[in-house]
Amino acid sequence: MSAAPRTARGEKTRRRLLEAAEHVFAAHGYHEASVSRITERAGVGQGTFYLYFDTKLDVFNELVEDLNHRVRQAMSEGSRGAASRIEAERAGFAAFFRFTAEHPALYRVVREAELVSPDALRLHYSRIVEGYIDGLRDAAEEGEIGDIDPTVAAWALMGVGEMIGMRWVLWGDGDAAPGDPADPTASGTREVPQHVLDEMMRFIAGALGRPALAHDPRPAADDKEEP
Amino acid sequence: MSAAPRTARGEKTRRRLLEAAEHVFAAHGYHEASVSRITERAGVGQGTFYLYFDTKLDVFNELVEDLNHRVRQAMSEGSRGAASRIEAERAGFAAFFRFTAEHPALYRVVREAELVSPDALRLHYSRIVEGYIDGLRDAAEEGEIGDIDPTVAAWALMGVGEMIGMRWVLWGDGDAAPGDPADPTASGTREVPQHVLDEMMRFIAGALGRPALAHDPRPAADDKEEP
Amino acid sequence: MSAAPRTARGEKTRRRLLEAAEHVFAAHGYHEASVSRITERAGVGQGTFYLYFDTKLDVFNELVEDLNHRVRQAMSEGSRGAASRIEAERAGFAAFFRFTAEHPALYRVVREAELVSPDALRLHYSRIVEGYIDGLRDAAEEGEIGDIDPTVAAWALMGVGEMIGMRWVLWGDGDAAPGDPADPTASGTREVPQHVLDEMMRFIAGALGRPALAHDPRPAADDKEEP
Amino acid sequence: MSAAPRTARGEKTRRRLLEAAEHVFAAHGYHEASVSRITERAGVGQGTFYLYFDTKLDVFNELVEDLNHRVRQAMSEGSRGAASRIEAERAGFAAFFRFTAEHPALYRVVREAELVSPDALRLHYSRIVEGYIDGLRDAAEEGEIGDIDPTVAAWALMGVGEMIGMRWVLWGDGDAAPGDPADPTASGTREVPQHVLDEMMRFIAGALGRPALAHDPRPAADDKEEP
DNA sequence: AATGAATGAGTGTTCATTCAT
DNA sequence: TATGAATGAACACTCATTCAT
Repeated sequence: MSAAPRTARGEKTRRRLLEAAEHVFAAHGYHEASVSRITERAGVGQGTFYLYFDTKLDVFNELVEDLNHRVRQAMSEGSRGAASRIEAERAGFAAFFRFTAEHPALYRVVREAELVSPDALRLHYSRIVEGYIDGLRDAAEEGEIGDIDPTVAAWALMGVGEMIGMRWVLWGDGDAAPGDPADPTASGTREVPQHVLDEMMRFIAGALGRPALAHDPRPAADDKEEP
Repeated sequence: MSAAPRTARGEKTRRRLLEAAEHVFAAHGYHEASVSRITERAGVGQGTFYLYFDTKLDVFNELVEDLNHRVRQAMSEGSRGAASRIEAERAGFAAFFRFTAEHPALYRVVREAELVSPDALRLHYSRIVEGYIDGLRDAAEEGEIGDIDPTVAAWALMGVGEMIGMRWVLWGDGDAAPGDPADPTASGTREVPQHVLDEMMRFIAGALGRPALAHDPRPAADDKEEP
Repeated sequence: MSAAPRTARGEKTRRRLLEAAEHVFAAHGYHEASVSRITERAGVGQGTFYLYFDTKLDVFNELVEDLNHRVRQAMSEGSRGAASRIEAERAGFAAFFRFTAEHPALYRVVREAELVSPDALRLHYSRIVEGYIDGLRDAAEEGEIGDIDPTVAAWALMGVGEMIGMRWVLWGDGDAAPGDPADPTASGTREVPQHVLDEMMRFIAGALGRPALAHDPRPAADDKEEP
Repeated sequence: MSAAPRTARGEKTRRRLLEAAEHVFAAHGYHEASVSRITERAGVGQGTFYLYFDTKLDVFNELVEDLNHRVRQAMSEGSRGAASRIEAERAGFAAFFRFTAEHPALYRVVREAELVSPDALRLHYSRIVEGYIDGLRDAAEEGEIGDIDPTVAAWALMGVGEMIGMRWVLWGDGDAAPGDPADPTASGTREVPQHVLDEMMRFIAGALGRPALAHDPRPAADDKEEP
């Protein structure tokens, strides 16, 4: 029943609704976000919503899709022109954290997607992972990184990014006591502290790198960790 | 208004409610889980629920808490007696995946917690991380792993575990097309494939270990470990 | 989700809802009858409705069923002990008209059923017809009426009753100009004028046979209406 | 606010809307038929509807009116030139059933009219009845039928036609189990079986008088009218 | 301790109608 | 003449919670 807007005015209204939806979903999550809150924030009547979206789930899915495009673009732009895979990784993560800080919706919306629209969630992660996999494979072929399975590595990397992002971007520095209201609409202020980023990159570099050196259970004599 | 059970019969009822809640939350998520579904499954009247819990959120929080205890116990039991930190890590992750497979509630409940009860979520992750941190610090002191910041590493590790768990335990092997119903109540059948576990451990070992050795792609002259 | 009442109190509430529903459906028709109007009239909260009925359609169907039982009972009681089939017919119709006058819901609800719940409608008519058919077959075997096909005759008879009832019971005597509000909740006042009933019975008697006695336009000299 | 079309183009649009409305009302009934569905089917914009009709009820009324003209025309054409009143009756009914089969809208729309626009309904039936009454009166004067009250007889006849039509035209032959989807848009295929029509005519002939001629299975000796 | 009845605010969604273009 | 955008009141239905028994 909904349709694509046919006029410039309609186009604008639709965009307003989408923006309002991002904000409201980010602030309240899917379930607490009511269509009426969205339309109110967009400054349109309730019925107008259904001119452009079939259901509430519809906007949600479109939003996930949209955010997915935007993070991926932010990440690939951030890492474009990096000298090495590791540097690309660092730049990509930095871009991801920046994006997260500016769009906390990413976290909230995506995490809730698991229960609301599982397909959307899988698609979201899978797309990001795919980009990773290609990059890792190339890097492996050029001997830049070890011979780790790129699929497993890609998912692991995403886990690292997500968790670090949650811990330091969303929660802020550890000082904020649990129980802190932490207005979820506030955005753009938190940053991953430099040293966390550094440590994370060392973690990742170690994980991806030249594993013969790192892992060989029977290394040179001075290297006694494993039997 | 709710009170701790004063009789053995009450204790039993309470336990039944908690079990029912775990099942219902796991299957439907917080919002779709209605108190009436919980009481129905527990085989008690609807009013009985409020004899033992103040609100729906209450059970949820208790459930998160409970699951937290149980995973942590499973993990520490799993890794007890491991010969090295890395082996402990592997055993811990294996235990975590096993637990996840048997209690998909963990994932669903915890992920939804972010929006429903943020404090519960923070507490959950923080507790797990704390255990990691101690272990990592010890291992670092004994030279068993590199000198990476244990806090950052711990969060990163948790991210890895969570994502790999989601990808291979919850989703099953990649064959299941998105859109697949994937009955969320089904449990206990999925396992992380051996080779994924292996690769993940190589990833982690590299990340934690001797990073000076592991990272430099073009080792300086004084850096001779490479064959 | 709805359930049968388990206590006397619940039973009473359910009955109140059903009565309110009959009234509201009769007055406004299915679509204009809102659940809230029903609950309001029943003097209960909106949610209470759903304790006893799954959907609005549900009460509607139950109402049709209920009315069906009641008309049929009224009709068979009315015609019990009639001396002949024709007399039984007359008594049955009279009972039907009386019932209709007292329960205008019958008409409105049943007629609307066609679009709202076609099965309910068919069942309603079919049940009444079945009763007719048996009676007609018996009467035919005893030579009381002609050899007309009882099924066709039964449907035709129902049509006659329905239309006469609509014209003279629901609309009142022809004086009421169209456009007259004719409060549909008013009930119990209209009656089919005696002479209309008489004419209708002559119509039916003729239709059913032995018509030589009943209708012959050139009857015996002493025999001016019926024997 | 609406106006009669002033141009040929407007005339055409109006007609298109009316046709669309008939189809949509027939298929869905008044309440489920939305203006947007009508305009969509007519291939015009939603606003265009209000150029030609003031309200949704407006088209509905016009449609009832229109159908009324058409059935009556069909019936009088069908019965034109019939040799006797009874034959005229038969031809008229046959035409009515044919029309109904081809325009199921008649039934649905008219029956729903009772609640939606009672005046329209009364007018519809009254007009048909009027035609009957005149015919019956003439026939009575010429001794062709009995001396039954033509008004009562006319309403009764209409009831017969409507019910038989509903039972055999709309529902099809009795085989179709209730619950059968019975696509309401399907049209033009059902016919009243020959023997039902025959029996119905015997019913009517008996009802209207001279039934001795028409019905008596063992005709008296003096009773020779039958061909 | 246990329960089923009751509630009412809240939700997503529909649709006849208006209006600027 | 024609349109698509916009509206907001209205609806069926859900559910956490309270309470009398």
